[in-house]
Amino acid sequence: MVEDTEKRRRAAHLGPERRRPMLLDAALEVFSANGYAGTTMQSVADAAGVTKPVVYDCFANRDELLLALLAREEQHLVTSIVSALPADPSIGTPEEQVLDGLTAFLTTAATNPQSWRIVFGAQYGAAPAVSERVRAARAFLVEGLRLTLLKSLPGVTDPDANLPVLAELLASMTEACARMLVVDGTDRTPPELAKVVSQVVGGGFGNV
Amino acid sequence: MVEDTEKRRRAAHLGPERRRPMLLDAALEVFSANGYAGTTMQSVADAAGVTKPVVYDCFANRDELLLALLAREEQHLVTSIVSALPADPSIGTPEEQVLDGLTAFLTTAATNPQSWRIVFGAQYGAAPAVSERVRAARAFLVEGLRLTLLKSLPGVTDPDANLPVLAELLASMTEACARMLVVDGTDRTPPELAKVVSQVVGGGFGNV
DNA sequence: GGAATTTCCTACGAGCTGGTAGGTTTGTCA
DNA sequence: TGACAAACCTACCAGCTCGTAGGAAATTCC
Repeated sequence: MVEDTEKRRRAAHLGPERRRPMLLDAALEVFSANGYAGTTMQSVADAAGVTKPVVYDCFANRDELLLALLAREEQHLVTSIVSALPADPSIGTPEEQVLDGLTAFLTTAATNPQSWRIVFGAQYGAAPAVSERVRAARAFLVEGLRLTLLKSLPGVTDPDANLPVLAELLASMTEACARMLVVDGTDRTPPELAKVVSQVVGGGFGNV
Repeated sequence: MVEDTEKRRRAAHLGPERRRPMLLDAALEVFSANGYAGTTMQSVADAAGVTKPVVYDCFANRDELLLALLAREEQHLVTSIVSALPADPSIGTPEEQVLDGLTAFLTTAATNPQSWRIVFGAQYGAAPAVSERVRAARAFLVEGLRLTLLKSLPGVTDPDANLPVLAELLASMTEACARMLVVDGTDRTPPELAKVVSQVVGGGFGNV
């Protein structure tokens, strides 16, 4: 995509330290377009305007590149979610807190679609190490939701029994909304979707 | 896995017509163990105790093999779901009908984990044609759920606005339960999970 | 200005994949 | 029994991937 007829210019003399973030940017771009299987060292090098050995000077192998990318984007998402949350989390009813959390999460997903994709979009088709890391990131989120839910439903009759299932259902609904926003391109806004989910939770989870 | 020290015996003289289902069985096995990327023509041939050209005598190329497998397993799932549904679908309250549908779906998923995996477990990492086919199968299910929901909530205030979102949420919860059964290995039974989801739907979806 | 070092590039090897050509075995049918 | 066709196998090619060796350019430091 850079230049076809003429030979590409020699890349700037930056060194691994400054080159690494640029390679991660390129990898994110390639991944968004082609998924895990299509994210080869060659394609990342091309996207960064560099040759393959340069990539290997910055990352030992393909798995390390993908893990580094995953870690950076996961951190990016977490930071964004935290900064979108209200300053004082103890304000409001439990249901409002759930709404706040969902809104923060979905807003983050909608405004960082590429980061979202790599963490939630494609755990299959990756190497075992990467795939495991993705599962861990998702489990981290589900655990957070479980804790929120625990506060939101203090008087539930049989907490041990169904709470994990409910937390998983909430997580899956949240992911579904994020998918609508990022992949399918719905016309709803993140707060609208968050409201729908929180209403379902408020009305339905007490029933169980 | 067949024989390492001694040379494998020549395979039986069956011909493409009788060989095809055996190859699909082998492909399903390989896919369950290694996913789309790991389902190579060589590995399928090995699993079937046959050489690669035999596979190419039955399927023109890799995509056709995967599409044929997908079609067979999708049909398998549909047949199983239909046969698990009650004979007369007009009996019972709408909420009971939702419960029946969910139970049928989840029971099918739990008893046909390999078929479920290939249709719902890994749309990413596959060739575009295959990936598109998987999306179509899922859309087919979501549409069915949307119709069920439409009957179940006749007096909803603003049907056009939120019904697609609710249908998507229901589908994602159903998939989450199936994933718990097939992938994570929960101790809940399909009817138990179906009941939880139907209660959430009954209590929460009217709220929206 | 010139040497030393850092950084990048060209070129290559091993291994695996989809896919094919052509010979060999097995079964059929006269 | 013997010819013929159907089915299978060995051996191979092109292409792509990861990953590496060693040489050319840019920078730094004296």
